[in-house]
Amino acid sequence: MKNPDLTPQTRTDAGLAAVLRVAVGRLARRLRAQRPDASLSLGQGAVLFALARHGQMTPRALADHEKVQPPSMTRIITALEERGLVTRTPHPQDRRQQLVDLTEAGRTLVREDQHRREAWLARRLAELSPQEKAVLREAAEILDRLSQS
Amino acid sequence: MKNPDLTPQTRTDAGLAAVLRVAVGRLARRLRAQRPDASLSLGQGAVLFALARHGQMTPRALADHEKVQPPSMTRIITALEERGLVTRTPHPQDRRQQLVDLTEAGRTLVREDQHRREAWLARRLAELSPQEKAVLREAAEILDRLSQS
DNA sequence: GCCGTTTGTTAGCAAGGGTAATGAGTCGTG
DNA sequence: CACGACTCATTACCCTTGCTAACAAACGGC
Repeated sequence: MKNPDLTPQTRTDAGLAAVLRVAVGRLARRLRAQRPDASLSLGQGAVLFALARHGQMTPRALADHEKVQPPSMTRIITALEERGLVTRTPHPQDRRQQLVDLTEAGRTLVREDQHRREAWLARRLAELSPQEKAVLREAAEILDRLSQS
Repeated sequence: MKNPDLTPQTRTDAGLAAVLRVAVGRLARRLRAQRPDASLSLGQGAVLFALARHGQMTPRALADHEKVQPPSMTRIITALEERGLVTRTPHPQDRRQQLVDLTEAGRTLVREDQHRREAWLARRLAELSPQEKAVLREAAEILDRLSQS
């Protein structure tokens, strides 16, 4: 059934890279499609999540953190601000910069997300064995580091 | 430094889902940006990869496999055909269907990809320990299954 | 032979990313 | 102290890539 020439060589870095790329791409697509539309986009969710974790940040820092160009981050922040989930306040020292922070509503939404927004993925995760979940827990951390470097 | 309320609860399914979603989203973005532009889009690459693994497939099967709607797959296949990487041939039994298959050029490109297209990711992977790579290898398989279900 | 279903396509649309250009602010250096 | 270079955020514009809706062709049960 498999052509040995073309079988993914998951043993090599390149082969692992290929498999991983496909898997990540497919899951990202799937997650995007799963968005209940009443809720946030992937990028918006990630920003709220980052703010919840790290506290107030400048748009620049958020852009770097999310591996996105500044204009894209501007758009995300604008959308979040319009929905009353974050505020922009001027930076006390540097008037070029701004500080983005969660509003109470934003904070609440983040918490709700923990219970609702990841429902689809969480449902799938629930079907996994504890061992598999442990693998994913480790993998998430590694994948994050990969994106950073 | 951390507000306990907001600390990602990676121990719960929901928390893991949140972290995973962010990590996957970010890496997908990063991978997309890495595309040398002379090469394939993420979707195109995934299709070529699938064809290399499974042999000829119908557009429908490819769409299902990649978790994409049929029209999106049509566009991907059209693009690949225009570049001479795949052929469409009529299905011998069912004249509604077509069989998509790699051309020799496509096959070559897939192989090249193993050495070039994943270069960025492979470079990052090379910096990981064997244990970490083992985790990712397992994780890739699990993530794939998640997308399927 | 006909009607419902499936397959692939076309058309049109929206989300979300990117680059280029701009304006305001900061900071080092002459 | 003034000016030039750099940084931050934003605006304007474009392109990719996914989607849904609508459709024509072909299959298949009855």
